Amino acid sequence: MGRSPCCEKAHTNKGAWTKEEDDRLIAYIRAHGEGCWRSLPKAAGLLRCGKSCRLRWINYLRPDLKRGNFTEEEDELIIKLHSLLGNKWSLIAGRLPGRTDNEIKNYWNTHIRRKLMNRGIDPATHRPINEPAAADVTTISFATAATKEEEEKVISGFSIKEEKSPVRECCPDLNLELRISPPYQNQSDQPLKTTSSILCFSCSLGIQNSEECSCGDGTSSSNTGYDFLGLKSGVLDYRSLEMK
DNA sequence: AATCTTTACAACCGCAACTAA
DNA sequence: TTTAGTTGCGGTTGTAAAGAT
Repeated sequence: MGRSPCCEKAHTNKGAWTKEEDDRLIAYIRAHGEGCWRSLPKAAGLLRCGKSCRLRWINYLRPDLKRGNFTEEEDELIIKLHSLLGNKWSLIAGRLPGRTDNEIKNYWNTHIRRKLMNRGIDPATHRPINEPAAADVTTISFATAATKEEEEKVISGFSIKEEKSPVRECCPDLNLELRISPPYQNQSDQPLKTTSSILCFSCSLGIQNSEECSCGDGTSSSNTGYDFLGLKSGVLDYRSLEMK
C-alpha cells in the first residue's frame, strides 16, 4: 500500500515551466499569498503538483531573490556555515538573504566543493585531505532532539559534547551528528585563538562589519575567552540562525 | 562544422517532520 | 494517542549551454 501520491500525476505537467505558467503562479500568489500548496494548482488553473508550484515560487519566482553570481564573501560564509552546520542547506540559506537552499546546494556542488578540493581541503569534513580522523572533536549533537523544535532548542541552547573518541550509539552505522572542528589553517603561522578573545557569531564567521556584530569591536582580538566560533564562551548565538 | 565532454542549475523524488482532526 | 494529509528538506537527475577536440 503506502501513502497516496501528493497529486494526480496523470494530469500534471512536468519539466520546465513555461512563461504562462510562471505568470499564472505569480498572479495567483500576488492575489492570495502563499497558502495551501496542495490546492493552489487547481485554484490557479495550473496543471502542476503543489510541490512543483512551491519549488518554482521559492527557488525562482519569489521577488526577493537576489540572483546573479555569488560574491567572494558569500562563498566564504557558505564554507564557514557548512563547516558548522553540514548539509543543512535551509539553515545556511537563512543566513544569506536572497539566496535559496537549492541555489546554495547547487553552488556548493558545482563550485565550492571544487574550490575546497583545490585548496587541499576535504569539503565533507573541512579538514586537509588525507589527514587522519581527528582525535578530539567537538560535536554538536542533534541525536537527543526528538523533534525539529527540540533540534532548534538544542541549537539555541548549544548542546555540545566534547569527545575524545567518537561515541557510537545504538545505530553505529547511522551518524546523525554534526561535527565541528577548528577550520584548517596553517597552524604554524596562524595559531588558533585560545583563551584570549571573545568573538560574536558575526565576527567568528568573518563578517565583522555586519550589523549583527555584537562583540563591540568586530576586529578585536583583545577580548577575553574565546575559541573557534565562540563555542566555549557561549557568545555564539544560534538563535540568530533563523529558519526561512 | 560536427561531435563529445563538462558545467550549471532547474526540477523531481522520496522521506521526515509537522499539523489537525 | 493515532492517523492521514500537507509541507519542507536534501539528494539526485535531466538537460541546455558552453567549451574542447
